[in-house]
Amino acid sequence: MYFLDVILPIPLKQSFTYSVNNDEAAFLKPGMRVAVPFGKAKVYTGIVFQVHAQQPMGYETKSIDHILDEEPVITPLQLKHWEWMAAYYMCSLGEVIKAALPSAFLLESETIIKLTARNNMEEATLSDDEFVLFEALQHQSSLHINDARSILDRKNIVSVIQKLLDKNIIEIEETVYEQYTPKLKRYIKLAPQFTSEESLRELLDTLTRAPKQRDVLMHLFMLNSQTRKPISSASLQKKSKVTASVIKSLTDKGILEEYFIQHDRVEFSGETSIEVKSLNQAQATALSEIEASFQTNDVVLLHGVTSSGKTEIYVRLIEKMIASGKQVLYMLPEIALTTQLINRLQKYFGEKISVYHSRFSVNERVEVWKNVLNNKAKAQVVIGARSSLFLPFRNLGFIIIDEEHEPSFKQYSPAPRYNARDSAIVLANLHKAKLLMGSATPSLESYHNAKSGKFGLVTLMKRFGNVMMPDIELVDIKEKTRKKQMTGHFSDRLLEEMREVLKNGEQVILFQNRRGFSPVVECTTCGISPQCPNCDVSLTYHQHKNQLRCHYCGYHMAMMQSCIACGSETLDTKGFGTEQIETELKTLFPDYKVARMDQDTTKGKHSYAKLIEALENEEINILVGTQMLAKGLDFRNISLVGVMNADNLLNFPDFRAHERSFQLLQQVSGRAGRTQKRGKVLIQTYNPYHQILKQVSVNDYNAMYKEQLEERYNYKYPPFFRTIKIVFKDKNLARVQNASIWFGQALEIQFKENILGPEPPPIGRIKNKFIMNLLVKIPKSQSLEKTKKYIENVQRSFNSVKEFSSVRINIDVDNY
DNA sequence: AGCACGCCGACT
DNA sequence: GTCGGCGTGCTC
Repeated sequence: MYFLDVILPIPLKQSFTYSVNNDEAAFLKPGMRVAVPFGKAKVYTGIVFQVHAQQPMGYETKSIDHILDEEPVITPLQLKHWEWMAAYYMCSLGEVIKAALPSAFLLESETIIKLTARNNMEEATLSDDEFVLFEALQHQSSLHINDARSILDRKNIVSVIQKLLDKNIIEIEETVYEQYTPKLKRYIKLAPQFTSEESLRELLDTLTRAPKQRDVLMHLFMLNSQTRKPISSASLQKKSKVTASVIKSLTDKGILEEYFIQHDRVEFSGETSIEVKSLNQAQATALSEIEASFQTNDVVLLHGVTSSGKTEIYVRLIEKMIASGKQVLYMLPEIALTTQLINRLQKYFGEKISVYHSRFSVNERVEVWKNVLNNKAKAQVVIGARSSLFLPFRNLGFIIIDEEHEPSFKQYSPAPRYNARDSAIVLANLHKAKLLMGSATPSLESYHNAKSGKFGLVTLMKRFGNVMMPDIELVDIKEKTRKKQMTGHFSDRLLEEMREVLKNGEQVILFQNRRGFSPVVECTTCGISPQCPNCDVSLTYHQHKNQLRCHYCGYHMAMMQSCIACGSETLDTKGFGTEQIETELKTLFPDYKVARMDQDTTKGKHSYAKLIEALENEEINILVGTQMLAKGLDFRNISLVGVMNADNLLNFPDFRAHERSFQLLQQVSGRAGRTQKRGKVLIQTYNPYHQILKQVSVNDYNAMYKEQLEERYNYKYPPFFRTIKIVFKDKNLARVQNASIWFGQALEIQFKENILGPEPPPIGRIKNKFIMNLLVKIPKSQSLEKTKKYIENVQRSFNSVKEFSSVRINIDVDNY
């Protein structure tokens, strides 16, 4: 008798032990998937953690359902890395596994309903719903539980099913489906008895009355003589210009035979260009500095200004690495926003590149996973968003983290709340691989690490082709408003520059930060603006649907005609989002094509790429957008960038707000002037004397770094202190307050003044749950491990307080 | 996290 | 009187 510890993809910190027989015990290896019964009826997919002979005490073990893999789908190194993540980010290994594995790997059983064999029931004894289900089962041999739901058109069908079970009319079955189906492509060949010339001629003669079929055969011979590759049904059909039915009748007659070959869904079909841009002097120097730095450092930070050509340097490093047969991981923030870069890399590396991100279908992800696991050539370089960190690398030699400073590398919800940049360092370490971070505006943490010698540091301060840094001008809109020089949200300066640029046939980008600046409806009579019923936020106005919406819970309602509170019709939209800017632009510049780029306009799968293409083809003169603009857009013809309002960025209540503002403004500015001509950037602000804006305008990263670092030191924030944020949620306000105070006091006993709060976040209620935050600050001298242990202990006693049992707690380590 | 079991309000 | 709401506790 053997026992098997299984990790289930649930937020419980323990593993579960099942019994297995000798054969199974010999076959099972850590990292394989098994289907196991869990709870009353369900079957879950679990990961084999270890096989042992130690009988657990206190409960009866169940035996496993079946084994799902021939070989482990997870490597031992991955398990090690994930255990580190679970420990570091204070979550369960199961949660890491849930985030890590493509969902097609983790199947839950589904309930299938069937009629019992012998049916000697009386129909009269059935209720309406029971009868409807019974009747449906007369036509179909089995029903999925969801089918039953839609047939009865109600959510809760358990009671109906229970009754039918009691009456012995139906039985239920729990089945696990393998979701991944390989994509098979149909190929055609001539049946073997016709391969001799003689039989062939005979065959053609018999087909005189079927010209289409003759045609198909002729084309098949032609294709066969041209190439030795298999001939796909689709290509044959296309070549001979017939419908599928013609080919089908030929196969039905036994003249043709079809066969299938498995294909990957994601195939690179474009062309590769052999020529790689040669590096300029500055790039070449940076490259050799990086290589030198890797001699002594495992992690190197490349600080290279916007459009200094960091990508070409990456390409060189990747080339060397794959030449030595190692795998490379290239991580990017928000992959969907970087189609341009992916296209470029595909040009260089062609079929050696796989892309991995959340917009891929489950099947596509499984394919990339398997290719990486089997160390296939086509997955030697993986480009991906943060989740690509979980892939089963065997032989990882090099990791690149591009745009290292991007907050989207940190996952907030759901757990694991991991930082992909930091977790990648650990991953590189496990593989003994090198890691390169790149950014034009490094995060303070990384830059500090580099400056203090923990990372290597290489700087690249020249833009490619010696393009000058853009000329940045601050426009005081407070003064402009006073002098009545504003038209809507546009200052006369901005309009002036825009006219000039557009007249020259060049393009303009306008940046409007969305955060906290969406248009709100307000009654000018009573000052009341409609609130979300579930969250503590004002509803935002969406012009195109004439709707009011909540960004947090999705609540929406039709725009009202008159004020709900006082009934007057003096409703006005306040604040401004990209949509409003777009509207203003259409009146200000009726002759130019205006487009908008934000979450609304880039929802569709290809909408982002379409916008980029339109911009590239200069079908768009003015593009208005949110943060998205700051990332990876690379165009020759944009000579003016306007920032509509810099203040809402700066005033964001977060200790990283200033750093973020600098980064965003710098990145947005970088979109201007990528040709010989110097680009122009106008930043509109109420506060042109703000330090950050001054630093942006003279492009002084170091001044920003120094000043911010000092503030971080004074106020005890990273990189000098680590932080752990504990979030409490409950639908009862008093309860969540009491709970967070209780927790805070328990922590204060140990950590004294390094506990901040509890305090409600800027938005105190979301989806009808009240929220409180507690922040634990951890000095460098304090053991992180012990701190976490202490927090876990407090949490354990907290959980045993009955009053707080409904309060949900999230722990966010190194919160962003 | 699911999901079942168990106790109280709005309907046939 | 039931149906069905969601609060509480368990899962090898």
